[in-house]
Amino acid sequence: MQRWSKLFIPTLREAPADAEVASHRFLVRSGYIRQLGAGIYSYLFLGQRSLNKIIGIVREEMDRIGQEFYLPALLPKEPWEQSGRWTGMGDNMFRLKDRKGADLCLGMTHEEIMTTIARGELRSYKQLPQIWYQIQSKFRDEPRPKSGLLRVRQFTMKDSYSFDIDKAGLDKSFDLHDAVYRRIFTRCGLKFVAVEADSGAMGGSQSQEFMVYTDAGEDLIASCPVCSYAANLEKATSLLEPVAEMEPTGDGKPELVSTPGCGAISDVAAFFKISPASDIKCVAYMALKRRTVGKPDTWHGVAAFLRGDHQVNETKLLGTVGAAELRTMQAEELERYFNGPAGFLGPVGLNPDAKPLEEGLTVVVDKSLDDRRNLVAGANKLDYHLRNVTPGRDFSWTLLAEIRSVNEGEGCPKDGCKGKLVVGKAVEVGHIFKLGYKYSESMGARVLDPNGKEVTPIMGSYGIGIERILTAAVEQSNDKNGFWLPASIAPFTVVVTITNMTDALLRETGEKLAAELEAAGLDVLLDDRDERAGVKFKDADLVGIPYRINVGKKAAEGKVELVTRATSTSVDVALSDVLALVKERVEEDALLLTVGE
RNA sequence: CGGGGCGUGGCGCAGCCUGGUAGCGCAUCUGCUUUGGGAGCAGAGGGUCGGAGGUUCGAAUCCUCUCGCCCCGACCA
Repeated sequence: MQRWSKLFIPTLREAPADAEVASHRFLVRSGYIRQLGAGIYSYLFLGQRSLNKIIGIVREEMDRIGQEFYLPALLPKEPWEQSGRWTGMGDNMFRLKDRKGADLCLGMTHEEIMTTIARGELRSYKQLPQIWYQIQSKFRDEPRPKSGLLRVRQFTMKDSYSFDIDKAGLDKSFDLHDAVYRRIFTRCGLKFVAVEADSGAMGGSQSQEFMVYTDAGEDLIASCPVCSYAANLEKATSLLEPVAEMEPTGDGKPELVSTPGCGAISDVAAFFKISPASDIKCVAYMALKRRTVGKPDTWHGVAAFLRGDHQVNETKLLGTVGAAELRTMQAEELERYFNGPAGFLGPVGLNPDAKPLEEGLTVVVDKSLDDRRNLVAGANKLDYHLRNVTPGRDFSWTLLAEIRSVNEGEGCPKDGCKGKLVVGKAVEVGHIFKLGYKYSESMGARVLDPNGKEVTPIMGSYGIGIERILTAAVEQSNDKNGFWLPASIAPFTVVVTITNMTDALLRETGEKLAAELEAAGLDVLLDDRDERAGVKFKDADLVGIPYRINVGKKAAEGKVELVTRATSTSVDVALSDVLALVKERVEEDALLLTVGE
């Protein structure tokens, strides 16, 4: 049993002024964490205790399907050069040199290291499948650490890697992780949703994120309230309402119209008395093409055309053209590629490259424009637009693809579903995806198949942000007085509050009760501080412990008070019954957090 | 990297514009009282005003440089 009077639990009445999100404020106020630098935090007693419980759950569940390793965080350059990520990771990687001048980095993820081990040791299909995992610190030089523990430069990640002989094996490893992740987040009391995600620069195919809805989150999720569809906005798609077709004017061919000062979509729509959906918007980018070893990276012009009322989704555009980075074009680049100024750019008269990111201009047209006719577009000439512009007839493109972001209220893309999508903010707590052959191929991992033929194992990669589980739990369960955690991840299950330490009866009753609870297997914190009752109540409400037993005035009648933090409700209980009641409550809670075998 | 803001005792802040004894609340320590929702009274300790340089008789305050932190954007397996 732990005694509050002997512990270091530095609670604060006020939060640091720069703490914005609830989890940051409360984790600091409750003495869970202290900041050391931008995106660098120390975990104090309560914080570490809670994180240890989370890690315990993760480990227990992961042991069902995988084997735990412990890998170095200090990594030599070579494996990263072999995979192409020494340059590919860019500035997000912490790099350093040793005394001999050799390049090292701090691990931000461990695909290369696991693959190095696999390459050196795995020889036969008989050794597959393998699932290897680790729970360790990761380092990322984030451009902007923020929101307390939500985006930091050092954090704890459970990451696992699967090696399979074929795609069917990978599917199985993926599904095993999916199931185990659902168990983990459920046991941690998170209200999560699994969404389709972009696989990003990691390469690979199927990709799924586990998200917890909260306004503190940095991701946007589109989901359907009717069916099960949910996707990260980087990936989400939707059904659009048909737009009324416009009648051609004159001979129906593109016609130059003077539109002085109409540089914005809203101006153009007003000028032509049309919906912005019938205006073609152009966003011009320079895209970075990453070359393989030895060759310099190169920038290429990309013109993105879409409906005037839509927004470019840069993640989709990156994936579509196969670029590593995007930036918007400068005025002189607009002149070079379009021979026209911003605000009046259009697709007619351009000469699109046959393949993306070649010498000329890559033209990408959003699918929503494909079947439209008689639209309005910029004329690549100051103060002029064209009308009667029909895609395919009047201009061509390098690629036709979905490059727009979906908006709330658009139709659910699932067949036959009539739902309207809603968009909400969420924080990512886990991510599983199928890597494919990217690392095993580039790093030369090979095994012999049953026919004695050399084959490349196929890989998957699966991550969980340990601190983010805590953060998300705090975000989803807090009020003005503090937060509460489920017993499974709370630093203590119950705090026994002796309301007046000067009263010998209360002291003895509290001590005895705490010892009993402890003996029954509960995680007990005894608040034996020589403080006024009010102080103890305020602290108890703050620090995330789900149950509190007040030992106070009614102790003389053999009664104590059981307070449930989540509901702020209390009941008087006979001293002899309180142990059974607390156990019952905790078991009921735990039942809600179980998943079928 | 672009834009904005802030660095004054452990936390939250005032003072800076208009240069002249470094202040307030909370916290801490001691004593007495108090004891069911962050107590009262009395006393005490604690600050190179982020750092460096400059202007000045004199700088927390004005100027220059620099470091750090936060927010918005960009970015983000």
